[in-house]
Amino acid sequence: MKHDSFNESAEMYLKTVSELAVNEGPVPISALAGRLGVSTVSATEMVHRLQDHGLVEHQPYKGICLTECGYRQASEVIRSHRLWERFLADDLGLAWDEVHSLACRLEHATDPKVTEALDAYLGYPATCPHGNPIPRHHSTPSEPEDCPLTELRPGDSAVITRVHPESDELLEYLADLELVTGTYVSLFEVVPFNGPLVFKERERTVYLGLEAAALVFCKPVEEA
Amino acid sequence: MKHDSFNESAEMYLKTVSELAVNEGPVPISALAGRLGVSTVSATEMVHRLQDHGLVEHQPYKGICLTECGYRQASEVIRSHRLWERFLADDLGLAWDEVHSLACRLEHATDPKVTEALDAYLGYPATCPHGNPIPRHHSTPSEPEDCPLTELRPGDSAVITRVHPESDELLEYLADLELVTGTYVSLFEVVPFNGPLVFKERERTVYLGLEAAALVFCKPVEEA
DNA sequence: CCGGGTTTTCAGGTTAACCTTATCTTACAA
DNA sequence: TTGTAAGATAAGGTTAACCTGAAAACCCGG
Ligand SMILES: [Mn+2]
Ligand SMILES: [Mn+2]
Ligand SMILES: [Mn+2]
Ligand SMILES: [Mn+2]
Repeated sequence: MKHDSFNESAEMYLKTVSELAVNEGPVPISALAGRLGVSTVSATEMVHRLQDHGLVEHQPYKGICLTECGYRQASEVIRSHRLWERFLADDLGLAWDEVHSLACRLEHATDPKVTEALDAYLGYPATCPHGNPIPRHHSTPSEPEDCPLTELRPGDSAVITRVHPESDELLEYLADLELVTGTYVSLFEVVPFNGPLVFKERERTVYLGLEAAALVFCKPVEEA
Repeated sequence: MKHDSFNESAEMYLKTVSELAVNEGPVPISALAGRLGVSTVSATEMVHRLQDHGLVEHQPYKGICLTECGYRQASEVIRSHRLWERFLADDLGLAWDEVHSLACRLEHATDPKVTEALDAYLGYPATCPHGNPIPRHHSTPSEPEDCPLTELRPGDSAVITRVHPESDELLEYLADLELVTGTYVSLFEVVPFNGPLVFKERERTVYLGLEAAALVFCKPVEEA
């Protein structure tokens, strides 16, 4: 049973499966391939390799699930990723929408010893700068109680809590719109026929497409 | 002219050439291969690839030198390596003899932006925890004015300043003997026929083989 | 119950890094 | 000067990740 710390590629597959699996149920290989930017054939090959190593289970025409062991490895990578994001943003002062891709390289080069020490150094933060929880051993990952922006009704107000799943383009786009975690927004209207959500916020009007809004989570705020 | 930040393997070759080149003159491929733990044939292949990219120049039967461009890339990797070492040791509290190999993975996953920010965060330290200078743009790397332990004479006293080149086994060994940077030593005798150096230090007698001693540098201290 | 679209598999190909074994070349020391 | 060890090249092989193009298997809505 060699469970060697795996290489970058395999780690990205595991991490991605874990991220896509939050919407419950097995992840189709095509979704994996899409997110990783490889062909479905390549993804299939890799998934089979991972299956041979007991990290993943593939039910043809259904999708893939992480095994216990695969889940542990994915969590370790995600943990390291989010801790690095915190460090890069909070301590090194790098930009909110840059730290994701910077951490995505570091996460594969990080020994567990470093992860542990970093966690302590940062004071055991609860979330990454984009609001996603930092996995810890012994702690069951409690489901966050926020909802996507798309569930708001016109007139509702909310604070942005989380972006998931994270991607460079999305984070960059949100940063441009100044819709980062902690931002207070109130929904003005939803343009019909799958149009964007329109937010009004002190003098400012922001249009956010449905696709993006579905990935941004918030916690409603009582009206004053 | 694609000068893409290179992959781990190429970076290690460049870094190693740079390290072995301090003893002036072109580095034989066999030395490279030895340090990197690959066959000379593999090293030759890689050196040719690097030459095609204009990073290295190979004069058959003489050795290889870095080009201007190769030197710059090597320095960038070394810079990142030594800054990470400082962070891991000083801030995260990891052990003196562990940080080298931990940093050897991080160094290839570090964007220049991160390196710069890290340098500032650490307050622009001059050296890594093992005494080697941290390269900076604009600063010509001044030759350190220390000498190897092997140049001491019995009766001499000195402070350990530097270990070069660094390797896991050597650092671990030195840590065991408590011969780390900053340690005060005085040479008692040199055992003939290439025998070890014998140091006496408050109640403690330490034997250090010639091969190791040649890689440990010190600054002599005036006798009181 | 069947056909079209999704999903998977098959076949064949590429590239970077490695490897071994074997055959040159060259430098230099006796 | 010449023999030999060190260094370089040649030849052939492996593995992980990728790719394309095409065939086969499946699932589900009409
Ligand atoms: Mn990554
Ligand atoms: Mn994040
Ligand atoms: Mn390295
Ligand atoms: Mn060091």
